[in-house]
Amino acid sequence: MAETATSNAPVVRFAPSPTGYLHIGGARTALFNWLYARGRQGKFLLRIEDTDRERNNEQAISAILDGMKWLGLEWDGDAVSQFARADRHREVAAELLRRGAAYRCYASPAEIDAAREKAKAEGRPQIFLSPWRDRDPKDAPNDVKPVVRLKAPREGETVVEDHVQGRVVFPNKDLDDLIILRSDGNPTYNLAVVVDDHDMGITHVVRGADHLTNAARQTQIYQAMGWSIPEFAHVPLIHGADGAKLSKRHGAQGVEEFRAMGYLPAALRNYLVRLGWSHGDDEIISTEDLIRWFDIDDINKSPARLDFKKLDDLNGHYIRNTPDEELVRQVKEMLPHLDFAQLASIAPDPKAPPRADLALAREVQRQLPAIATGIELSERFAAKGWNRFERAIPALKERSKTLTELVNGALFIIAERPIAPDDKAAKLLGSDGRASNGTVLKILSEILDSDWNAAALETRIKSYAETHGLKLGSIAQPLRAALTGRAVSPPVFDVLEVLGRDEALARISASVG
RNA sequence: GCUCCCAUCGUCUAGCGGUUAGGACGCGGCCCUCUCAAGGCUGAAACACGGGUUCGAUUCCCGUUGGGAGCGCCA
Repeated sequence: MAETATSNAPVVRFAPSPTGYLHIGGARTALFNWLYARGRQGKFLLRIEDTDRERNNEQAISAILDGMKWLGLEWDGDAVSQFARADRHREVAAELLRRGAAYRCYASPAEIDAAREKAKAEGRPQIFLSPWRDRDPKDAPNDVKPVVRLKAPREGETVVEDHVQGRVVFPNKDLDDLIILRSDGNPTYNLAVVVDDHDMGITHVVRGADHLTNAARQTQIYQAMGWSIPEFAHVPLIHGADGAKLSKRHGAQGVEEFRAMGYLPAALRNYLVRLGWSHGDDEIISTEDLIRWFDIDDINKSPARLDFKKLDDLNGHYIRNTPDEELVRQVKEMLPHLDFAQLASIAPDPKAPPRADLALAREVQRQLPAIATGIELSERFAAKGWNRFERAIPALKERSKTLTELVNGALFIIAERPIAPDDKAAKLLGSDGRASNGTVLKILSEILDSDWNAAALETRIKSYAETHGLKLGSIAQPLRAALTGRAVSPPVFDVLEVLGRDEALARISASVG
């Protein structure tokens, strides 16, 4: 099954375990692999590390596959199941045994624990030196099923030459004889990884820095088998805003959540790749340039923190530069991933940056309490006609950092009469605004015969304001409040046009009467 | 505790012995303006500390401090 690697084109892989979602840190690792392969006519393979049957299931795997596809990281060939290759792993373990490079260890878990506790108490490294390494197997107890351990070198050192970390040296005395086969005969992770990487013809292993010590142990397996060792690149982990390892506490962890929050795949890729990698002062980089420029040798060694503000800014750039019809498509794709009822139940972390999806959920609940999901919201837009939504986009995309913000800003399209004004809009329409209200009303009768498009409406209203010595704001603000129920919206003239004459006039008279 | 890794504005980073230490996000101010944005201009903001090496250290070496990862018959 070795890939026929042409010349020296790299073969890389992304090897997630099926945890139920594609972790944002894993996504970056996958992205690095993908860029590296794509930039060098290499292959980007996908392997699911599903040897732990406990946490393995179909949904968990497809969640990862979906995340990869959404991010645009297409892999070559079929995803490989590590579990399905267990026989081959056992075969290699047997070969290691034959070569005398591995041995059966009959130490009980209790025995091992005790030794570790003792080592810890004495301040020694917590490694277990099995007595069975040198003992005669004939002394083995009959009632204990043995594990198979690698007979790792005790002297010297194991060196990992790493494209990111540099030359990392591990004294062999600190590395114990790792278990390669469990007492039930199943292979362990380190064995499986080495065998699979070797069989798949992997030339470059690019993965999280949490695997650095594994690289040393895996190196010992490669050496015991006489296999050539792949190039390594251990990329630093992504941390939360507070510098600690990214966890649930930090909010989003899975790319599915980033998707639901309204981030564009291209923007997320751009953001992720800049975490630990850069190309001069470049910030917004096309995928083509990323592929051209990316190199594992340029990855930084220090971990980076996730900064949603910067992601938002980048996403805003991408939204502004995405064609309107494409944004409509993206919104339609994104909406089914939103559950407003569920989002509204999330207690917002006061220290965390405001989340656009939570804001949207709150706004939907306020204005359209009957709507509980993104699917229902989507149906509401469809009823009004998506073309109306698309017409609002040029004005909306200028002021949206996420797709959820875009949708939030477009809510006025499907708002139901009478429009429920929020606090600020109510103020504009309240007693203070009564005079203005009258003004708005008067204007209406005069612009009824004007062409119903933004430019004509603007000219008409502006000239009216001028001839009556009124500030535009004194007209536009109450008008905005009447039309959208908010004090903030796209330019009122655009709102008027998108709404259409009948609906706009109906909303105005409803708010006056 | 042991092993390994890291350290430039609040954050992401450029720098690869001699720079007014650059850019981006965020933050402040001004301009634009019907609100909010976007855009333009502008301001504040960093080489963790201590020793070396060197004519000269942000840059090289050592230590301290502070972070992080790993130490499973998990992956």
